[in-house]
Amino acid sequence: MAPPAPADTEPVVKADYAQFASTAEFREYLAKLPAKEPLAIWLNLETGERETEGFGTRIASIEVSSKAGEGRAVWMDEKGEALNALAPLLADSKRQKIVHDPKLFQLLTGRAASIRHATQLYSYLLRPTTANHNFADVVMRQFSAMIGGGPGERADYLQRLAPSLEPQVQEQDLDSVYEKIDLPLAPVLAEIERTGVRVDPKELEKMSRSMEKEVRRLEKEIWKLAGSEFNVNSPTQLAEILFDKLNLQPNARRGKAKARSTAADVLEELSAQHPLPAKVIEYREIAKLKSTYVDALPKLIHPETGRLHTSFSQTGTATGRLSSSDPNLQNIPIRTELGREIRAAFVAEKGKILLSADYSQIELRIMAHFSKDPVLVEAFRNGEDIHARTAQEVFGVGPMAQNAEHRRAAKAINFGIIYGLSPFGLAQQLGIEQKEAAKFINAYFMRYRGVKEYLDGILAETRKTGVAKTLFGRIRPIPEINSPQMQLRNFAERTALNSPLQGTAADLIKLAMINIDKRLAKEKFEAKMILQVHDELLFEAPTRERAKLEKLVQEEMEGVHKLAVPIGVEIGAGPNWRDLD
DNA sequence: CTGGAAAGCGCC
DNA sequence: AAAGGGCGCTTTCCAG
Repeated sequence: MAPPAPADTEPVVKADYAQFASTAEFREYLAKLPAKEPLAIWLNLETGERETEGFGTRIASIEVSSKAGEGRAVWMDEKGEALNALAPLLADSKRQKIVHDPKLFQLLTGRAASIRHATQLYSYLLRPTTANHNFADVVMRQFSAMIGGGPGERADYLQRLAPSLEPQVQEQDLDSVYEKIDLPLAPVLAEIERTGVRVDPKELEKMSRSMEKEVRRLEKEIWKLAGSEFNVNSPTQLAEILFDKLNLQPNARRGKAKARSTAADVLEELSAQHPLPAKVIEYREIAKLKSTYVDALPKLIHPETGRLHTSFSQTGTATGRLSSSDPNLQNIPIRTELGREIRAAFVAEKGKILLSADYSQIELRIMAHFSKDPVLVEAFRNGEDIHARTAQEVFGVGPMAQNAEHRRAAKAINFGIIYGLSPFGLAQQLGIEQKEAAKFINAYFMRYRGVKEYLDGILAETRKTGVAKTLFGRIRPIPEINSPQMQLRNFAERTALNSPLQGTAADLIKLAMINIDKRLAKEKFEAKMILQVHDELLFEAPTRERAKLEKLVQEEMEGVHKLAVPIGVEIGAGPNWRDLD
């Protein structure tokens, strides 16, 4: 449905300010708008008239340009009284709201529910592998035009963008993902960002001091072992010490460029030859956690809310996952003991608890659903330990006869299957010969024939269509799948195998978030969703709501979509969010 | 002083 | 020759 071109006569100017109790409130709202970005435009479907909502910081007015490139800002009356004289709003049924960034719109106005076209999401769904979906970049790609700073011009392009992108979205059968998943998710994300997460800065400051001492101590030890002082944080300087001064020899021959790598797995090998590498591993763990979390997070606590407010990007990944930044709260430590101490500094308000809910083995379950592999499906239907089952299938050892090594290897194989494994990768992971790894992979595919057939089918399909697809139809273009360059092609093949799994998991948890958010509101919970970490949701709830919330979350996460296998959800509350696998 | 690349590593 | 998918942040190092 293409709206008429902007009229070239003097436009009708209207403001949608019905939401505001007073002019003062409206002006306060306008003051928070990002400079020069037309926040939204309303399109009158009958007349083609356009109303624009929200421009720059000082603009207290609503304006519509006459022609593309000739926009003009109209300033509000100093007292704000002019607004009261504006025409009443049109009925919503006769208008469509167009925005670029729906999450931003929700953050500023609280009214994303009225959005029909979100051009940023259109752009992302069509080209999820493109890094930027800024307004200017999207306009550039779509119209080969460089936008200036004028608000009217920007509004014009916003108006042109929607009817240009929407048919493409329909053409690619992405309209359902847009309507059912990505658009309704935007206000949910905005609310999570706005709520924030509480951390205890005192605890982190305490840790910082003790970690500082520890880092200094290790640094001195390292210098002593090296026989000279150098910057331990510099891989170049460290490589000189290790490979030139101490003459240590890495086992595995790496690629030319990586010949002098000082990465953790290399240091691990080298620690058999000299005590220094192990000290560097220890040093790095503490230094990393200190600089990235312990010292950085307190600085980002919002002065008014006292909480950390991350920013979620809904258009930043190739697979459909979210990403988190400023700070990234999707990579809070948990693996090591020190890491868990950091995580323990994330706390609930007094009288409340943190509750986390995880999808367990979600990608393997999706694999079971897609492949209908009898063994995999049976294992999940019986609620078996999936790594133990794989160990049994691949190594032929029953659960009782298995040792930790069997399960560890099986787990690596299962992960490898999801990531598109190679004998080399598995061999490196397990520290075994490539031939041995190849045998394991062969054995796996002998037992999981359905998985093998599914993966082969995906490759064939992707070669034909050039895109990977999730259960719900989200796509990821993978043109390199037919590249003559083996390296590019191999990479593309792994991507083609992984993307439907990772992307479907992302779709499922997004749907669950939308449904949970709806119910929390409808059933008047005080509990809030405060974080998403790919396959995990975190809530903060009054202690008394715990049981009800657990039930609700479990229901919605498990029932989000019918798969060939049950969807497992693990729920827990505690100081560390949750326990490790 | 700023920006970007590279190395390294935190998470799922 | 490279060799498991997806991210963001910190540090070093170097160019402008």
